Amino acid sequence: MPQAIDSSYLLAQLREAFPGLSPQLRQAARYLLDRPDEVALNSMRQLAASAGVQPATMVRLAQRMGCAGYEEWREPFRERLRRRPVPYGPQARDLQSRKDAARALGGAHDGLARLAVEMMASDRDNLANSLDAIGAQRLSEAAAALAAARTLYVVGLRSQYPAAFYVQYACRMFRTGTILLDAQGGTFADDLRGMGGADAMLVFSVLPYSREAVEAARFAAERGAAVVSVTDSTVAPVARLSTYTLAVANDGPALFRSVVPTMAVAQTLVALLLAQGGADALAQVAESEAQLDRFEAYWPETEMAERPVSGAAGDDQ
Amino acid sequence: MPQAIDSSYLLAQLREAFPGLSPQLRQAARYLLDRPDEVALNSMRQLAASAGVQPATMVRLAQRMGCAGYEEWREPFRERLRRRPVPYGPQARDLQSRKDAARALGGAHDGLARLAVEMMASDRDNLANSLDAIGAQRLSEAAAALAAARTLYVVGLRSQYPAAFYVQYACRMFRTGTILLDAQGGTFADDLRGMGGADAMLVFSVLPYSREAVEAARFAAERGAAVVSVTDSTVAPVARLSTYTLAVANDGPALFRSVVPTMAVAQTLVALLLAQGGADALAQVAESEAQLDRFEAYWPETEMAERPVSGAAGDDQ
DNA sequence: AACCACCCGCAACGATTGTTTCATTTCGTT
DNA sequence: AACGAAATGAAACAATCGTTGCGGGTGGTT
Repeated sequence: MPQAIDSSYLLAQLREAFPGLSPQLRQAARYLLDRPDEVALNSMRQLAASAGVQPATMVRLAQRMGCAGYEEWREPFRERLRRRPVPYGPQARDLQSRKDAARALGGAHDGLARLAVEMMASDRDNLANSLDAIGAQRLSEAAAALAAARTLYVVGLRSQYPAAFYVQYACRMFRTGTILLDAQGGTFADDLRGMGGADAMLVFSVLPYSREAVEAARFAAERGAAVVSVTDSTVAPVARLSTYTLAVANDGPALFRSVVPTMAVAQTLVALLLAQGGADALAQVAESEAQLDRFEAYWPETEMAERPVSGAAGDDQ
Repeated sequence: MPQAIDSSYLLAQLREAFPGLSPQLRQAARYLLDRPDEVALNSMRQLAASAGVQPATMVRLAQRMGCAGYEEWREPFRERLRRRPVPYGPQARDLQSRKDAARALGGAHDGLARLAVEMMASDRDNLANSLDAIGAQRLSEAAAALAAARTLYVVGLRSQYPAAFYVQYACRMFRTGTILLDAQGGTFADDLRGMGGADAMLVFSVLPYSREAVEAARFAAERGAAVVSVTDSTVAPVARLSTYTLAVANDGPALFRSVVPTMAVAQTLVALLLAQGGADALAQVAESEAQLDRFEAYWPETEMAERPVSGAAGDDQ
C-alpha cells in the first residue's frame, strides 16, 4: 500500500542507500540530496539535465527506493512544500475527495464512511492552514480592535449565523454592549441605527455571500466603525470594507462549504476578548454562571449517575 | 531583461485588477489569490480544474496580467517557494507551527497570539481524535437512522445552539420535516408534542449540560424515537438516552470549551444525510438556491468588483 | 436592427512530461 | 579469454503539458 510517506524519510533512506549505488545513480542521488526542494519544483527531465544524468536514471533511482515511478517519489516533496508554515492550504485533495464524495452519493455505506473521514480531514487541514495564513499577530490585533469598541455589532447570516450567535452568546457572559443582528421579525437593520466611529463590527461572510451582511459591513465602514471580517477570500465583498480581514479556507469534499473554520476563528476571537478583559471579565463569567444556576439552566451534577433508560451504544474512546 | 518579478507583487497587482475582470477570469483569479502556493506545485490544467475554470482562462488571466503566458506567470511563485526559509525540524510540523507563531508575535500581543495558536492547534487535535473515537462506521449508521426518520427534531441550546441551527438550516435546503427546537418565546417543548416512534432526534449537549436538552432527549427516548446525541462524554446525561452516542473531545486552553468539534460532527452528519438523499436531494438544493436567488438573498456576482469604501488592511500573506 | 467588442467554451496544436524498451557498454568472475 | 549480469545510453511510447485559433454567444452602442 502506498501510505503517506514523509519526504524526510525518503531522503534519509536515500542517504543510507547511497554507498551501494552505481555511479550514475549516485550522481543523481547526490543532486537530490543537496537540493530536495527542486524535486517538487522542477520536472524530472530538467532535474536530470541539471544533475548531468539521463532521465531514465532518475526513474531507476526512484524505483530503486521502492517507489513505483518518479511521480510517486516526487509527491512527498510537493506535500512538504505545501505544509510549510507560511502559506495557504493544500487542497490537492480537491480532485481526489470530490471523486470520493461522488462515489459516496451512490449510497454504499462504505462510501459514506469515507466521506466522513475526508470531511474531518479537510477541516483539520483547513484549520491548520487558516491560522498560518491569517497570522496570530493579525488575529490578536483584530481582537484588540473589537475589545476597544464601545459597542460590538456581530453579523452573520444563514450558514454563518451559528458563528455570529456564538460570539454574542459567549460575549454576554463577560461583557456588555454586544449586539447580534439576527434579522428576527425582519428587523435586520434596525439595530444599526446608533452606530458610530467608536463602535466596531464583526461580520462573518462566506460564499455565497449574503447580501445583507455585506450591506451591514458597508454601513459600518461608512460610519467610520472598525470592521473585522471573517471570510473565505481576500477579495470577498466584505474584505475591501474591512479594517481587518481574516480569510480562512473552507472548501472540502462536501457539497456545502465548511463552517468549521469560521467557527474556530469566532471562538478564538472570543477567547482573546475574554483574555483582554482581565480579572473583571472572569468575575463576570462566574457571576453569569451563578445566575444561570439560580434559574436551573443546567443539569444538576447529582443526577449524572442515573441509569440508562434503554440500551445505548457508545463504547468508550 | 525583464528583471525578476516578485510573486507578492503579482498577487497585489492581481488583487487590484480583480474588480475589472470578467466573471470567469475572476473565478480563476480568486483561486490563485487564495492558494498562491498551488500555482508553484500543480500544473495549470489541474489548477484550472480545481478552480472550476477552463485551461484557456488561466492562460488568458496570465496574459492579462502582463505575462507572455502562464509559464512566465508561474515562475515567480516557484521562486518564492525556493526562497522560503526552511523551518526548524524536518518533521513534527505541529511543534513547528506553534514555535513559528510564537516567534512571529511581537511584543505586547505576545500572550494573546500564543493563546490563539494553541486554541487552533487543540481544535485540530480534537478533530483528529474525535473521528477516531467515534468511528466513521458509527457516524454513518447514525446518519442513516436520522435519514430514515419521518420527522427529524434537532435540539441544541446555549453554546450548542449554533450546531443545531446549522443542521436545520442546511437540511432545509434539501429535505422537509426537520424541526429545530429553539425555545423561541419560551415555547421549547411545544414542537415535541406529535413525536412518535417513527421520528428521530438529534441532540447536541456538552458540559455544562442544559437541563432542557436532556429532558428533550428523555422525552424522545420514552416515545420510542431514535436518539442521536453529539456530546462530550460517553457518560454524559444524554448518552444513556441515546441510540447512537457520538462523543467528541472539546477541551482546550481557553476558558470555554470548544464548539468546533460538535460543529464538525454536525456538518458531517448533514453531508451524510445529503449523500443518502441521492439525486432528489441535489435537485432540491438547486431549487432552493434558485428560490433564494429570486429573493436576492445573495450578493450578485456582478457587484463583486466594487471599489473599496476606504483603505482596508488585508495585505497578502 | 445592425453592428461591434468582448467573453468563453471547445478542440486542436506542438512541446514536454514520465515511463518503457532495447541495444550497447561495462565490469567482475571463472 | 570468455561469459553473464548489471549498468548505461538512446530512442520511442502514451499521456499531459501550455498554448492557440475558431466559433457561438452576450451585451452594449450606433
